[in-house]
Amino acid sequence: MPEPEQAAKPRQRRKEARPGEIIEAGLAEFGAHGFEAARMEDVARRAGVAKGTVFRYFPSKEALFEAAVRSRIAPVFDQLNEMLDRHEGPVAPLLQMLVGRIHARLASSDLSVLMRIIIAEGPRFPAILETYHRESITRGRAVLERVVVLGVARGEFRAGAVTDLPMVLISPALMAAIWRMTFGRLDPIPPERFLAAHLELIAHALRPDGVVGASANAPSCRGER
Amino acid sequence: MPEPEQAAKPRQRRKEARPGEIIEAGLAEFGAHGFEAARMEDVARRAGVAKGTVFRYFPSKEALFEAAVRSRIAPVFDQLNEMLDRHEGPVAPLLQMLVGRIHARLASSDLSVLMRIIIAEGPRFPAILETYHRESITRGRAVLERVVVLGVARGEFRAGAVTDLPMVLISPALMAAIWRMTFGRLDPIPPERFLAAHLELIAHALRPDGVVGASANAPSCRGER
DNA sequence: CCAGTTAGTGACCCGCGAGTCATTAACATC
DNA sequence: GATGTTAATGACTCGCGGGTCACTAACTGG
Repeated sequence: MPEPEQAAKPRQRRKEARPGEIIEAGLAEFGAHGFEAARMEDVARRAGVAKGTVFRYFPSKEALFEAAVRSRIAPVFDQLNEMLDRHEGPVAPLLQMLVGRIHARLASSDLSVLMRIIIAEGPRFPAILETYHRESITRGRAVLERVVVLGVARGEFRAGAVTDLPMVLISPALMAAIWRMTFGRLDPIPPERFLAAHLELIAHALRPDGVVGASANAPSCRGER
Repeated sequence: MPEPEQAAKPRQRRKEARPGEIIEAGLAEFGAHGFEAARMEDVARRAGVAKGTVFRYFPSKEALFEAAVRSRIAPVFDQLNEMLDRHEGPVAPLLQMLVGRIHARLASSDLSVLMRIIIAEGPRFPAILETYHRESITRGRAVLERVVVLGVARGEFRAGAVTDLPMVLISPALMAAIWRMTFGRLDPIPPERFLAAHLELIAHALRPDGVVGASANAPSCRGER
């Protein structure tokens, strides 16, 4: 009788499934230890494979990491852009929702993990850094830019230094993600309160200042939640 | 004839001066390579000393790093707190100045370097992480809190989700610092424009919304939190 | 059932760097 | 100048992990 557990017998040949499994294992190990400190041996074990097999599919640790980045980044931005295409009507709630999603994504998925690795070890691995910049940062900025330009055009957002450099608008979300990964255990911050503060911050910053007669938003009280 | 350069002859005994010199060297090497990747041999060479000597003064790499952190953090906060003690009059310009200083400090000194190392490698070196949290983060939040509370008390700042969690207010500065260290070479951001955006962001977010006549805070809007 | 192909294996190679320690020599004291 | 103390040295040890490659066995086609 073979093993009662589905413990796949060794030396199974599964050319198709391997790369994906190895990427998942890599993501887990990179997340737990960072790029440099993650051991390929552990990646292999986690993927249920021998060390040599990993190198059969990815020529180096760096290549594996790049594959992992690519596997996670693309879907996110495709989804966001699609949402923007679909949208019509007031922009402010769209921006709020966008920010909410970013918080949620950074809180749950491997995205923040990848981000930390880039921050941490990017400088020493220029190839990785460039890939990430091209595939993620640039696209992220474009999405934000799109929303802000739209809001300004519709007269919902006041044009100024902030709309000139929209990336300031998401900095709280990034800080929250970084905080969680570093001081999270030591000194957690309440996510919903942080999100509320973030939303309030950008709502007020973008609101046109002629509050009295300003048509659309916030005659008296709007910003919160 | 000995060296024409003042190349100090080897094996000089200078018990007093060594620790400081080694800390400086360590800071430089940590900054250039991160904690893990910095080599003690290089620290030694940079300090003009043999490897063994470094270990005579600091029992381990980790201990050297902690000493380096301590040497840089304390002066900063002492100076800030002193400034707050001295201050009277409107709070808004004080906050602006504070933010300006933070940007400047992060742009120039070793502070951002230390920050990156904490983000990058903190999780794997809990002792380091705790030191930094205690000596830096906690004190930083306290300063910010002080300013915000003062502003709210004077009716200059609208109390809300933002004043409830003042750390959102400096997130753009942190993001700028991180950005500079990672994508700085690849895709620089103009510092003055970023600072302007940051200042505008927090100015509008804190301004009481009864722009027309309201001097004290928000007679109409309170409900939030 | 028998080659031939190739996914999969893991013992091994090799460079690297933290930390050690026996030795050396700078300085103090008399 | 002799002697004791200890700062300073750097060759060495040792574990670690990325990457290799000769070998093994799972499939494939005839």
